[in-house]
Amino acid sequence: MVTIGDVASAAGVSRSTASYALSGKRTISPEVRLKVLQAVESLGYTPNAGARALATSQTRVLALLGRFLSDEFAPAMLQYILGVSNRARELGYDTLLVSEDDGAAALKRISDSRMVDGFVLLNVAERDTRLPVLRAAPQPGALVGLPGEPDGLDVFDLDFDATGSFMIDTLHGLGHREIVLVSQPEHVVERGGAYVWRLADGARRRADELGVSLHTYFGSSSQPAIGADLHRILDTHPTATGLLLNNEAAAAALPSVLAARGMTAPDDLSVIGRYSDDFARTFSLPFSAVDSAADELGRRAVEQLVQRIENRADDAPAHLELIAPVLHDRGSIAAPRP
Amino acid sequence: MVTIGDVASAAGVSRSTASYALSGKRTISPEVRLKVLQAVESLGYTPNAGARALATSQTRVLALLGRFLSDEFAPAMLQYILGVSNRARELGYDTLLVSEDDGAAALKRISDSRMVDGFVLLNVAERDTRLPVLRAAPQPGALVGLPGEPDGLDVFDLDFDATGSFMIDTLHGLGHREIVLVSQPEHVVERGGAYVWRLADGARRRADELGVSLHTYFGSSSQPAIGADLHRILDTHPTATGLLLNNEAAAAALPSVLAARGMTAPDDLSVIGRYSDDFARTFSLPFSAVDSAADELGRRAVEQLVQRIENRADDAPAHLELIAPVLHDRGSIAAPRP
DNA sequence: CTGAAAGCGCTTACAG
DNA sequence: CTGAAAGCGCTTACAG
Repeated sequence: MVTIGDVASAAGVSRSTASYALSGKRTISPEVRLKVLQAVESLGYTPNAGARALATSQTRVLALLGRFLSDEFAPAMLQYILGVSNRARELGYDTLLVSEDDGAAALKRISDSRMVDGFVLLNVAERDTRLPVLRAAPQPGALVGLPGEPDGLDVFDLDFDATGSFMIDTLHGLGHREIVLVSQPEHVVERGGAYVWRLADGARRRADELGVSLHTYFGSSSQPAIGADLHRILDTHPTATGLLLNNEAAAAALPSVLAARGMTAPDDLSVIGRYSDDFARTFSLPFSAVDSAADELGRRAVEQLVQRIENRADDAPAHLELIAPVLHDRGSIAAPRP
Repeated sequence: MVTIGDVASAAGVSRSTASYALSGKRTISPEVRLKVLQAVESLGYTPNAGARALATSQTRVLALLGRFLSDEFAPAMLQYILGVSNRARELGYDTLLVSEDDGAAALKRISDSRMVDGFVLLNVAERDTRLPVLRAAPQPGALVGLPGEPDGLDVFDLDFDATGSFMIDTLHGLGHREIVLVSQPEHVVERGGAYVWRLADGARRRADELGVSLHTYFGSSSQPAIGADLHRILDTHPTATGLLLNNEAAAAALPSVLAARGMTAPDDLSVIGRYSDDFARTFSLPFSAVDSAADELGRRAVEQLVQRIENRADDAPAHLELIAPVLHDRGSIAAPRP
C-alpha cells in the first residue's frame, strides 16, 4: 500500500511536511504544497485509517446501536438508519451498524476498543440498559427516543405527549366527542416503549379537559391478529366517530378492515395515524397521520453528536429536543355525520 | 485508557508475554497466563482496535454496501442488512454500513483507507459500477445479487430463472393455461435489476414449453399507481386464471384490488408472489409466495467472505450460489374453476 | 518458557 | 517555512 512516506519521497520532502501539507495545520509554501498534492494524486494515496486513529485518537466513525426486536414493526426502522448513516457521511463520518441483542455489552466492547468517536442509540427504552454504559463511556452519545432519566444526555424524539393531545384536539375541533385509540401491543410498553403511554397519556389528558370520551386499547403488532383486534374494537364502540392509531400494523390493516365493514374514512370514521410519510406512500395508506419523522430524528441526533465530538468544550448542556407533531392531511378526517 | 502495558505491569511480565498470553500464539506457563488474565479482568482491558489493525493489517470489520434507491421497495432491505450484520457478529466481525449514492467511490475510499477486511455488496446490478473497483481492491468481496459478469467473484442470489420456471410449472400442474406476470417497474430493469427479466425469462421459457399463454407486465413500485395497474391488467385479461407477482408493492396492493373487484384467491384467481416471509407476515399477505430468502442470502455471503478473509489460500475458485425457489404455501393456489 | 526491540503508518510537539 | 524524532498501542520475529 502507498504510505505518506511514499508521498514524501515522490514530492522530495519529509513525511512531516507531507502530512502538514495535507492537513493544512501549518503554513506550507505553495510550491511544496503543490508537489505533495501531485504526488498524492499520482500515487493514489489515502491515509491508513488505523494508523490515523492510533495517532489522533479519532476514528471518524460513529456507532449506530439499534434494537431490532422481532415482534416490532421492522420496515419503519430503515428510515432511522438511513437518516443517521447519510447525515454522518455528509459530516465526514462512517457508520458502524450494531445489531446485537445485548446492546449494553456491545456498547461497552466498542467503546473500550476505541472503534468509534461516538454513539447513536435508536429505539431507546424507558430504562435502557445501554444508558449506564454510555454515561460511563469516554465517547459522547445521542439518543433517538426519550428514556425515563435523560439527565445529561442529548435526546431526540417525537413529542408523543403533544401528539396525543394534538390528535384529540384535532378531532374535537371537528366535532367528535367519542374517540378510540389503538396503541402498540402491551409487551412493547413492558419492554420500555414509553412512547406508547406518552401518546396515550397526552390523549387522555386532553380528552378529559375537553370532555371527550376516549377508549384506549393495545393492538397486536402483526397480521392477522391486528385485523381481528380492530374488528372487535369497532364492534365494541359502534357510536365512536374517531379512530387514532399509534400502531403501524394497525394502520396497514385498517383499509381492509374498513372495506370488510363497508365503511369509509372520513364518512363513517375519522382516522388519524402516527407513522412516517414513507410508510404511508409505500402502502398507500389513505389516512391523515402525524409524521414520525424518523429520517429527521436520525439526522438531528447525528448533528448534535458530531457537535459534541468536535467541540472539546464538552460542557454544553444536554440537548433535549422533542419534535412537535405535524399532521400530513390525507383527507381521512372530517366532521362526524350528524 | 488501559493498555497492554498496564496489563503487563500488573501481571509482572513483559508486554510481549501479555500479548502472547492473550492470543495464545505461543506456549505460556499456566501461572503467567493466569496472572495476565486476572490483570485483564481487574483492569478491564480491551485491545485498542486501531493499534491492532495497524499491527496486524486486520480490522475485524466488514463493509456492507447497499444501494438504497428511493424508488425501490425499502422495507425488504432491512432483512438483508440484519442477516449480514448478525452473521458477521457471530463470526467476530463488526459491520460498517455504507449507504452513499456513489457506491464505487465509497468502496474505493474504504478499501484504500484499510478500514475493513472485506466487502458485502447488496442489490448488485447487471453492470454494477462497484465491481471493477472491488476486483482491483486487495480485500475480498461477496455479492448478493447476480451481475452480468460474475467471473471470479463470490455471488449469492435467489435463482430467479428457476423461480419463474417453477411458478409456471406449479400453476400449470394445477391446470392453469392462461397466466399473467406482473414484474417490477421497467426503470428497475434499466438500472440493472437483472432479476426482473431473469424471472420473466424463466417463466416465458417454461410457459412456451408447456403451451401456457403468458402475459407479462411491468408494474409500478409504489401506491396508488400499482393498484391502478393491477386493475387495468386484470381488466385486459378476464380469462386469465393465474397471477404471478415479482413486485412487492403489487403484492401489498392486491388484497384491496381483489376486494374491490369482488374476487378472492384462489377461487377466482390463483396467485403466487415472490417476497420474504417476514414481509408476508407484517402485511398479512394471504398469497403463496417464493421466499426471497433475504436473511439467508446475507448470512451466506458473510460466511463465504469470512472464509476468504481468513484463509490465506486465496486460490479457491469463485463461489456462485443460486438458491432454489421454495414455495411458502398460504393457500392462494388451486385448480382453476371449470 | 520469556523479554527487549522493531515496526505497522500516521501526527505533532520540538528544533532550527 | 521545513525536518528529525518521538509516540500512539499493538504484534511478532529475534534472542536467549
